[in-house]
Amino acid sequence: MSKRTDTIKSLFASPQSVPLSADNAVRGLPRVSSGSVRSLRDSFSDVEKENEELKERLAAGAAIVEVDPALIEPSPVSDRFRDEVDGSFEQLKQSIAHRGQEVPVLLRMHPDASGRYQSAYGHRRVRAARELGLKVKAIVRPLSDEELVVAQGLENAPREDLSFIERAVFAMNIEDAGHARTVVQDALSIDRAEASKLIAVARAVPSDIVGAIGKAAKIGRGRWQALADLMADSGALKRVEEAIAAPGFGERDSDARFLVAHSAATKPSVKSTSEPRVKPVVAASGEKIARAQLVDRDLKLTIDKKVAPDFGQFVLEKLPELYDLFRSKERQ
Amino acid sequence: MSKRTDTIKSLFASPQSVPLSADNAVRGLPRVSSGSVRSLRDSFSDVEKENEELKERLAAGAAIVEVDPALIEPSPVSDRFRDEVDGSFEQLKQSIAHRGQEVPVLLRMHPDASGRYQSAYGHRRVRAARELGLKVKAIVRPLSDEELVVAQGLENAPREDLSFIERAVFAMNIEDAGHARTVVQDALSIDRAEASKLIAVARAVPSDIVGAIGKAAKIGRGRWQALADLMADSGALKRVEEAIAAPGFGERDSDARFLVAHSAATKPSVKSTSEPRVKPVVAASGEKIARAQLVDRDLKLTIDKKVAPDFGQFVLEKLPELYDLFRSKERQ
DNA sequence: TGGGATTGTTGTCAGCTGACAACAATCGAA
DNA sequence: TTCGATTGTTGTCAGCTGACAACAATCCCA
Repeated sequence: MSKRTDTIKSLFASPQSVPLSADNAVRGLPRVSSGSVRSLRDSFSDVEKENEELKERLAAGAAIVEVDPALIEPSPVSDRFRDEVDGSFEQLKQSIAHRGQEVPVLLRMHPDASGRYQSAYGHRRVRAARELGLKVKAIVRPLSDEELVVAQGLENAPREDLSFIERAVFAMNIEDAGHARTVVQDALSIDRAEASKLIAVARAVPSDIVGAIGKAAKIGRGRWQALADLMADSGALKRVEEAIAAPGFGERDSDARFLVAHSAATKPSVKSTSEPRVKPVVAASGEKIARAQLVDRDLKLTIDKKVAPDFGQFVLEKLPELYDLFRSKERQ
Repeated sequence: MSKRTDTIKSLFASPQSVPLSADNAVRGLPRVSSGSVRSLRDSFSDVEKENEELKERLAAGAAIVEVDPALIEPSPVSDRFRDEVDGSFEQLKQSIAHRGQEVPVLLRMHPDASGRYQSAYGHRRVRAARELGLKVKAIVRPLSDEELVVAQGLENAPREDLSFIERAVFAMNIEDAGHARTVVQDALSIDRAEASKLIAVARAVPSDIVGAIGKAAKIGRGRWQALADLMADSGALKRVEEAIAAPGFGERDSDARFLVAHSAATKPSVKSTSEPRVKPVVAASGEKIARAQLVDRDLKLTIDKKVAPDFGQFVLEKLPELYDLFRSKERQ
């Protein structure tokens, strides 16, 4: 079970539930006290005892309420770049219009405005309901600022299949809202190394560039870090700003927009990428002995199956001599 | 937007919704006719027209019904190895007991048994509701056999975060239930190459071994294929059956159980794995020139930054001579 | 019967992310 | 002021899966 799944279950499980392992415990949320583990049998019989009384409560339908969407404000931490009215939002509205709202949203009472609510997650459904003139089905829970952000992250990140850059912006927004780095880690189910990398990218790439590129679902940490590093060069930054302002930029899909931006950021390279990446290595006799890839400083050899397997070891042992020969040729 | 997300939205959107691109269309499900695309404006105004009449229907709460769980049978295609009563199922029951059922299940009328239902997804919640003596909240849709299986796959695979082997068994079960290979592809949002690999593994590894190992969340295609290949050897198969029957096997976590099974399948290797994977390469002068990894037939060199970058090219060019030297030493 | 199209199988690779290690920076207590 | 603990940063790697190519097998039609 992944960390994310553990913490989602923990968030929704009652305090009497079987606790997760200690390193999965989510701080600040209702949970069994640290280190104390109740036996499965005990909690099972607890459940049996509570069943009868809860049946009546459920018969009263107490869990889900209907709320006027005009009373609901979004989470104080945004987890999308901007509110988009796009095809998927229109589809959501139509689905709700035809089928009703099948999944309730999570709300808390607004901390400052009496009689109003804030949403932890599901705010697109809130907006859709408001535009359709419908009440929204909601679960209302007492949540602290941290609990709200963690719930938002735990629910939205898997459901929305957030990309690297969306998670990065969300992480930065959580920190800019005043939360500790550990809240970022909990909300996104990540370790401190990954939190550091996400926030660094979000801070290094200007938000107008991020917004213009968009979700970029297939672009991961490495390539965003490369783009972020390039932002330190003012010439590169200028070229990217020009590229995103060019006509036609917005018409490409998001991954392609990233590639355009990245390409604009890098100076044209003399290196030919049409050169075959994997080349055969042939002996003087014409026998194929290996396949080789040479990229920057990395040389990778795959010795042919017909060749004695310790040829690789042999090459390895010969490297010092080869290096001396190489150096002597350099000196000539 | 991933294929999976597109097809989930398509499944739930009304036929009037904005259609997905043609290559995302899900066969056999309600959808806009092939190739005909309605303008966004047209469908938007259609929605406005329907809003008033739908408001009243929603006020009557028509979308979600409550059903006696005793009337509901599981999907004809199983997507879990076995019905497990484990900690997570107890947590689910407690969550429903305390909070109510927040996400409805999807049902169809049973094709053969009048007055009864089959579940496309959510059957764990059905079982939990039955054990708690509660009715279950459900959406009831007319679904063909294929539509049911596709809906089940599209909903359960992301929600349950199914591992490679769980997806493999589900794929095999779909095919064994008589469905075409393309239904497998649609249900799991995969291409025919991946479908072939999943089903091959599920057929090659005996189901008792798969069941004993379990979900194995971190074990992917490559390692399952390696284990599957080993199952052709009757000695290996026997050792694995012994390993899974041994005391203590069931107490490890699922990934560890896989490793034990895989280890039992392979003959003990003289190769030492404690040998450092990455070794420095040092010149006769003592200068560090590269880092090297030698695994089976693959040799990878990372030339040190202080060394002239074309040393890699130099080594590449010297390989034919090295091979001749190597062969001449073999002959002595 | 032959050939083209379709489907199934196998191999390979790129880029992804989880995970961890090592080092740097910061903080707080003694 | 120093030192240990904690937190942040950076690098690296293993194994994953999506994607595609190439070839094999099957099917169907002329």
